[in-house]
Amino acid sequence: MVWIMTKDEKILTPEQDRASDKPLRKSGYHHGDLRAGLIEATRRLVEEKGPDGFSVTDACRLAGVSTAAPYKHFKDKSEMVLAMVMEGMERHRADMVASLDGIPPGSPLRLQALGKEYVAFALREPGVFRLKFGGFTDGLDDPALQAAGERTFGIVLNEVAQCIGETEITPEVRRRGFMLWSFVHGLSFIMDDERLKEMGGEINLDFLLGDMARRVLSD
Amino acid sequence: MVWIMTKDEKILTPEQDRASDKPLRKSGYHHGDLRAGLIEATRRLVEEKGPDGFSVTDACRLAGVSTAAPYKHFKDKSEMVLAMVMEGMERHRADMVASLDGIPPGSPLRLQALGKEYVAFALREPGVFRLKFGGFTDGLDDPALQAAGERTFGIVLNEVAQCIGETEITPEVRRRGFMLWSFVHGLSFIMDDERLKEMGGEINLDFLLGDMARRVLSD
DNA sequence: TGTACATCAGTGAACGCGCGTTCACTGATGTAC
DNA sequence: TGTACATCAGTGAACGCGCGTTCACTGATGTAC
Repeated sequence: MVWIMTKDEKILTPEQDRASDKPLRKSGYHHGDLRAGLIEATRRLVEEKGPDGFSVTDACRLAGVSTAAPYKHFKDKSEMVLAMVMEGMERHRADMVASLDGIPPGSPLRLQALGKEYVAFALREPGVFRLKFGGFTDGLDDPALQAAGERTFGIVLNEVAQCIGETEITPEVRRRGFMLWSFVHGLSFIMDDERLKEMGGEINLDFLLGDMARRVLSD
Repeated sequence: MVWIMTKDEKILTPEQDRASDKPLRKSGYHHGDLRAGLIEATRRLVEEKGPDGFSVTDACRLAGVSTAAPYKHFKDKSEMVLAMVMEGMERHRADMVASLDGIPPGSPLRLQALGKEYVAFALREPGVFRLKFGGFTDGLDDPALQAAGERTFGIVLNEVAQCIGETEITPEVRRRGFMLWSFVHGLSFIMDDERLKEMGGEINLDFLLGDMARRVLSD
C-alpha cells in the first residue's frame, strides 16, 4: 500500500497498489515507501495545480516529510517528475491493452476501444497527459520515455495491420496508424478543455471514434 | 516598427509591423511603443525558453527597460501573456485565410491548405501554440480568447459546408469539421516533437492532410 | 515664438516569498557474533 | 538470546536566487497662453 501522510491523518490512496514489486514493510519504519509516496504526491499536485504548479516543497508537505527527504530517492526535481510520468505511461499502456479484452481481432472496434481509452486517460489525468507530451518545456527528455511511447504506439500499429489485412508493419500501416493517433491525440487535448470541446457541438465520442477508424481503415 | 532595445543595440524585428494601428512616434521618445516591444519580447522568450520559462524580469531585460515599466501597460504578468497570445491568434487566423488564396471553392484542397497552415504555425511558434491551448495551466482564461478561437474554427466550418454541399453549418458539418480539426491539432503537437514525429515514418505532410480531408469529407 | 504647466511613461531601489538544493546530524533498523 | 556495530532513510536549519509587484520619483514631451 502507498500511504500519504499529512500532519494529522493517513490517507490510503484509492488506486490499487502500483509500486508493489518489493513488499513494503508492515511496520512504521520511517515512511514505508517514500519513493512511491512522493511519486503519488507529485501526481496529485500535477493534477491539482497543473504541470507547472508542482513544487518539491509541496510534494514533501503532502507526503509529510522534510524537504530534504526526496534527495535520498531522486537526483533532482526533474528525475522525480520523470519517474511519475513513466509510471503514468505504464498505466496508460496497460489500460489500453485491457480495453481490447473481448473484442474480435481485425475489427475496427478494437481501434475505437484503444482511442476511447486514450482519451479517457487524458481526461482522467490531464496533468500527467500534458507532461508526457510537454515538448521542450521541461528537461523531461529521456530515452526510456520514448521507448515507452513506441511500445504503446506499437499496439495501435498491430491492430491497424490486422484491420487492413497486413501481416507486418508496412509503411502504409504506419501511415494509417499515425493518422489515427494524430486524431485521437488532438481529440484528447480538445476534450480536456471545456471551451474547445463546445465547438464540436453534441459529441458522441464512441460514434466519432468508430467513424474515424472506419474512414481511415477503408479502401 | 517595433523596436527591441538591449543595452548596446537596437534590433528591428524581422516580422512586418504588427501593432501599427496607432502611428509610432518617430523620435526616441521614451521607448517608442513599449507595449508592443514587451509583447514581442514575451513572444521571443516563450519561444526560446518554453511557455513556463518566461518571466517579466527577462522580458524587461530584453526590452531594455526597468522591471517596473510593464505595469504602466499591463495589470500583471498574465495580462501580458494574454496580450501576446491574442496577437498570435490573430496572426494565425490571418495566415490561414491567406493560405486559401487561389484555391477553387468547394475543393478539399482548401481544407488541406488550412491544415497545412495550422501545422506550420505550430512549428513556427510552438511556444505560443502551446500557450493558446494550455488548458488550466495558467490563469489564461479570457472570453476574447475563446471568441478568437471560434472565429478561426468558423473558417474551417465554412469550407467543410461547401465541400459536402451544405449551405449552412449543420450538425453534420460541425461534426466533420471537428474531426478534421482534432486530427490537425494532434498532428501539430506530434510534428513539433522530434521523438514523436519519428513514429510516423516518412511523412509527406501534404499527402497526409489531403488524404485525411478526402476521407472525412467523403460520402 | 517663448514660457509655464500638466501629463504620464519609465526609473531604480526595495519588499516579501517560495523555490531547489546542501549539510551535518540522528535514530530506527538489520545483522554479525 | 543479547550486544555492538554498520547502514542509511529522514531531519531541520540554512543558503542563495530569481521572481512579481510596489513605491515615490524624474524628466521628456505636448499644450495652453
